[in-house]
Amino acid sequence: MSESSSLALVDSCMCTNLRKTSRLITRLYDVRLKPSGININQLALLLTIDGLRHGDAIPSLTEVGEAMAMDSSTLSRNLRVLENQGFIVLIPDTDNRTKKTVAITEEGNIALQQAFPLWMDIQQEVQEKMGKESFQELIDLLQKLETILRKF
Amino acid sequence: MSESSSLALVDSCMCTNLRKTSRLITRLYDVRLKPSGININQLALLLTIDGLRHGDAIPSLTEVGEAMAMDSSTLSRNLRVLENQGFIVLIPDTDNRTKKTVAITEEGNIALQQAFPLWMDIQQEVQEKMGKESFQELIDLLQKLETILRKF
DNA sequence: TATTAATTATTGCATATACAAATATTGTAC
DNA sequence: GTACAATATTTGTATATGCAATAATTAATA
Repeated sequence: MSESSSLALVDSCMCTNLRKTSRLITRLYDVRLKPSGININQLALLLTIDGLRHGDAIPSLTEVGEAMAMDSSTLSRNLRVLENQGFIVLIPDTDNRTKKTVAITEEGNIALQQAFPLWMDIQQEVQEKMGKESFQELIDLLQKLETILRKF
Repeated sequence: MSESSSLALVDSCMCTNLRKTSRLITRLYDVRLKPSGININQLALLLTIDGLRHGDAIPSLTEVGEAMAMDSSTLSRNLRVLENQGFIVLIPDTDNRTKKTVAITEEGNIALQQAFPLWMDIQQEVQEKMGKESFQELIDLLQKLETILRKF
């Protein structure tokens, strides 16, 4: 492996580019969300749990994991953090005792309300610096790739 | 927060999209690289260390961390894994005793050689499924965002 | 119905990530 | 030349990630 080409190779790696950009943007979002008491991963989980409700029905862990494309073991531990913070409660499914459902507490909703305007500000700022078209194009391409990867 | 809009919000989050796609693609690359004995993070580190060489001069930890946009504490622990596997050696800088440099061992080069064709195959496969233009467009947009995020 | 297979969640283990703080050294200013 | 600031790396603590294995329950099948 000649030294000069190695950087070009890693520079063309889709996975490495995604991981690198992911590290950088996570730091930004987490710093900006700090006053809310939750980080971007926790905000995404709370929004997903909230969004998967249907009337009275609250989502199962499997549904949340599927929506987040998150391994069940990872989800299990991430939810424990939110549970310890008092932002969610895990409720055994009465119909199927192997299943659990998850609900957001009042404190969880408060945290969500506090995080939301901060999240909006970051999104707006990133969108402005990238340009509206590039921002949307990137979102679209990420979701296109996501769809492909889910089929592997 | 109305339940129906929450999913739309999280779906539009740049950070969440990046983290999600990053999780998915990392699983794919790691599975495919498994026969080589290293994962995609370790491959990227080895390629970066290799690519930052200049003749006899091997890179410092700071240079590697900067190139990977990786926190020094994260880098420290990631390199320890590679060191324990015998793929790199950390060498104190003779000029400045606070600095360390890093070199790839013979075993590290062998692992790199074994990983490389596997990496090529995955890249090719993802490129084909996305389409060549979309693949390159995504890389370009990720690097554009990376540049912006480094300036924050 | 009893046995087996599939589903669901958790735990063990290892790696990845980063902020804060500690440590050691180098550079600077007085 | 000493005191102070800046640089470089590591460690403490906490969260994130996922594979493999486990445990518990439910579904399927013989």
